[in-house]
Amino acid sequence: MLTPSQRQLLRIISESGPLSRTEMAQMLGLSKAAMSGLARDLIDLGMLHETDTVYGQGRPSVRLDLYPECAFFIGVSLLEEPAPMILSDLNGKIIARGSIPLSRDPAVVAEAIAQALPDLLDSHPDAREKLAGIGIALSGFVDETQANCVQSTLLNWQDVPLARIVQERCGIETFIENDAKAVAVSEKLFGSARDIQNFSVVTLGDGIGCAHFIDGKLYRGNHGGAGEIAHCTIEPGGSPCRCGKRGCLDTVASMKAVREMARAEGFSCDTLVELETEASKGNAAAIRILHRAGSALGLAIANLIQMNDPGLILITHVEGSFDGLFGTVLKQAVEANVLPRYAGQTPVRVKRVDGDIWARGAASIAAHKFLIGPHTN
Amino acid sequence: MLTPSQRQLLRIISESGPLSRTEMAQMLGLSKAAMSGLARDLIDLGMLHETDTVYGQGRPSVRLDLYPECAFFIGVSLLEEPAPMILSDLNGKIIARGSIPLSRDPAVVAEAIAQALPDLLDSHPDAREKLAGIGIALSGFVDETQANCVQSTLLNWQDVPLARIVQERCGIETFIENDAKAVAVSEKLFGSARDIQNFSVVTLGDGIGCAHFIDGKLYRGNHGGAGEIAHCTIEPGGSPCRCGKRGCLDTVASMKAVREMARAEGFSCDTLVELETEASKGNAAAIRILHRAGSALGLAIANLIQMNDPGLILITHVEGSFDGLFGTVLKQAVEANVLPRYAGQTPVRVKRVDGDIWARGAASIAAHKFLIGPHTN
DNA sequence: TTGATTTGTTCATTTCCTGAACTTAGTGTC
DNA sequence: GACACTAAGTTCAGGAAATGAACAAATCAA
Repeated sequence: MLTPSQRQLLRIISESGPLSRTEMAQMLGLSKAAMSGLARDLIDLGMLHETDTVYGQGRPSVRLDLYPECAFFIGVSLLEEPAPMILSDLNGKIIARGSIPLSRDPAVVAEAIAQALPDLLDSHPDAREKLAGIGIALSGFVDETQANCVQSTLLNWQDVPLARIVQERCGIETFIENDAKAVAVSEKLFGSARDIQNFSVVTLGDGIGCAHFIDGKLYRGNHGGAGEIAHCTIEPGGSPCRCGKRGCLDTVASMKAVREMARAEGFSCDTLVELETEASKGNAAAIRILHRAGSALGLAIANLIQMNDPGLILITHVEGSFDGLFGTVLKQAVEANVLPRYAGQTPVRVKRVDGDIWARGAASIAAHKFLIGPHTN
Repeated sequence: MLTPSQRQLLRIISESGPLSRTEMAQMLGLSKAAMSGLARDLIDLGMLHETDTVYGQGRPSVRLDLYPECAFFIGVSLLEEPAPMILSDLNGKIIARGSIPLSRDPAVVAEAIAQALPDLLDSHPDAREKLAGIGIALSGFVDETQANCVQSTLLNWQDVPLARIVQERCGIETFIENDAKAVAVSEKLFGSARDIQNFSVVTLGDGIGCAHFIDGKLYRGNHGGAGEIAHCTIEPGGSPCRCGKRGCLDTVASMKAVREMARAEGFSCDTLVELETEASKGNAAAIRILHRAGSALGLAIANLIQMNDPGLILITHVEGSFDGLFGTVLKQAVEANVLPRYAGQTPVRVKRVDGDIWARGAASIAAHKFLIGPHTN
């Protein structure tokens, strides 16, 4: 078992990349003496290794990096059928892929994970021995212990202690998390927000998800509901939403909503790209739909910037490009609706992601727990 | 100087009220042995004292409470002319009041504070000896060290190192903070949000301020701008705001905006109460104004709930009552615009405050620093 | 009165970190 | 190339803050 200091050390390397002992000592507020011992222990444990040497004045410094294969994690995404299941290392590199049939019975899910586990673990000689945890991403609300699903419409769950069930079946420490929050953690650990303490992720797909990192920690909210941007009212008195109210961001800017609006206008297109093509040809209806969606999402993001002043907004999407009307309007709407003094101060980054995003996010939940230790969050 | 553990102990008592040593040991994750020593030291230092005895099975537990007069704090509000300046104890009780002339010259402010200091300190025999810090609240943006005012329109400041200037003149540790954030800290330390880890404060007055506590800590945002709810776009394409954009919450729901709208409609009334009276008589224009303001603020708060899922929204106001149309519409708008599943889950509390609010908030900044220690936030 | 129960203290021990001195491995200069 | 200079990293004695176990203290329950 690792000590808190050892975990801290692993975490800052994970955040900042290779560092010399002296740099780490300064960052953690420890003496060089303490760092010397910590580093030695972690090198002996096979978790750190010396990389390059940096020459300056005085004795050169030797930078230490994580040994990415010092721990392995399983990630399962319960968002699709079949449910993707991956094996990843501490860098978020996907070592192996698999899948399990989706089920609404938690025991069946646990059994399926247990069944699929050996195959995945066989793909790396150390994986079995160094498996450190299982993470599961799902659509819905998760409690603060990250063990129980409080509510999931998609899975029709209410207070399901999924983590415990899987853990008992597989014998591996297991945590669950909301889909968007898992993606945020994966961006913090593996992605482009590694060294950013305050940022928000917006996942744009059939639905719209959002999650916040605050002071370097995932902020889950008082009921685990932080980031439910999809049901912010963005068009007061607008179209009815499946949630029961009207004018939710979800009803205008989700890819599902865009598709439905497109169909209602007689388009047969299934993707954003097709609609963008129509818009670029000058089709007024296509332009209207994209404009409406882009400005709605832009306004929501601007409000998020005003309220939380994050250091980065990261929009992930699976659909085609963001170079068209939708992306342009979105960015314009963000700029137009933040305090002019702040306009352009908050980077809004768009990242195209592949189908692994949710499973990788799930694995990152386990990796995060590995780096920060138990009984923390 | 206090150790981190001692500060932690003071903080949990400040949050939860009197606690027994065993309870505190559990809350802090320490052994009874460690707690025994900590408590003894703090009692010897005159910061803690034993209060009542709680009888149950086994040996009764003796609860420990803060000795509120173990530390004193100065709070200055640079929001009014003259600027109120108070002396408070660790419970937020105001021991003495004074004021200084407001100036845009930081050196003049520092000099005025230094001049007014002796009089305030004379009002309590221990105050001089136990003065632990000066807090200053101002309208504007403050950097993360809480020493520099990055920008203040009201004071016409840009990058003014006010805390250092005052500290050098007075010889007392000094911190500055944005007005709404100071109020949030004061509600966390002294007020009704003591034991709540995640909450947001909305200060309703001539302007609208807002600040968030997240995971028991004030969240300042990446540029110190978290909580700038006043310039969320709430009426797209609405009235122009002095910030340069349109439809900001500030242009519809601030008391200043309400007054201006009332004047534009030919009302001569100066306060919310008068407009409420008109509305209760059935005056359509008054009703329209109040409805518009209440629903705008309600929508903004609902969006805040959706985005951050706080455990409490605390609205502070100086104006008359919230029982009229404005308050009713506000609460309805909140309920109508949060996810129906969550409606009513987030308590929205309204608190009438007096003119001491800003100065007390300022003092709480110093008290907060005292409780959490230097080089932390 | 006796036992059960829980609070709080004492003390030897452990853990983790620090400060100071030292070793190591380079650069820059004459 | 010898020399000082600089900075990284190690070693080691010592110290602060915690722990665990045993114990003392104060009450309730039978």
